[in-house]
Amino acid sequence: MIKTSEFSDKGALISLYDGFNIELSCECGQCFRFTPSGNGYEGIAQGTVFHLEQIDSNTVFFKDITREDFEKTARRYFDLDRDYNEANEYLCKDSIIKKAYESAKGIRIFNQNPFEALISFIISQNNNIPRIRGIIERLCEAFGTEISKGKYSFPNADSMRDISEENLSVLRAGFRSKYIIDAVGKVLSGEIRPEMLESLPYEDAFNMLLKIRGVGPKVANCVLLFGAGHMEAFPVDVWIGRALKAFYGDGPVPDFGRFGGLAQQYLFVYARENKLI
DNA sequence: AGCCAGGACAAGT
DNA sequence: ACTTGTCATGGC
Repeated sequence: MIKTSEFSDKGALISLYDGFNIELSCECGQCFRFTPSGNGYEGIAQGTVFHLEQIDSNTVFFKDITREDFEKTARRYFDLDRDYNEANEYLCKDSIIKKAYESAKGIRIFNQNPFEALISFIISQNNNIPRIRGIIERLCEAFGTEISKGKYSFPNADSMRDISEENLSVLRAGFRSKYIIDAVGKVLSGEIRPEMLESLPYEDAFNMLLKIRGVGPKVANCVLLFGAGHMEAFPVDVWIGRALKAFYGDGPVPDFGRFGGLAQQYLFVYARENKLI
């Protein structure tokens, strides 16, 4: 949650009660379009270029942003109004999550565009993060709009209406191309409405996503967590699977309730950092 | 060089 | 209901 905010012609200086680690948040695999730049990170989201600089663990500078753009996009996108202190207090009752949290303190779950999250996490399956980033950048260059020199927005479904196996080959996305085509088709037909996922109950939104070819439980949960505000979603990938087995054995995994997605993110960072198993 | 990657699917037990 | 092979591509 925001404690203080100062706006000037240079940008917005935002101080929080509950921490924001830019590097962790941008590198933890929740989003794929933020990269190191200058003193901080730069990335494209919501059709906007953001520049973030870390001042201290609770303070971030949004370079060159206006008050209007901050209020309209950044506040929501970077999840600045959520009370992470409350979430962390709840989650750290579990001693294992508490240990993971020490490695992942300051992560905020970004609120990505649901269509972008859907396509991005379809691309993510059986893939590695550097290559996922590359495929997404090529997708944006091919079908997005140029918002400044060499910087492209993530395309919407309509601007992808003419995609085919042939013109997707520039992405080098492999077998995922046909999944992208199916997803875009279902969005364009109205069978899937990404913007509705947030207001739907978790189960309904989850089952709707599974109708897309190439979307299974893991991808669906990532879309719900990172693109539809469902923080109870708990995506289980290979890393989380290993972490759960290592930490909880064959015993029961605690129910992290409405903060499951945040707990998952802590475990993900912790497992990878320690090259677990 | 070879293993593996923020999986899903189909075919086989 | 569980296991297994397969799917492109390339990062490390």
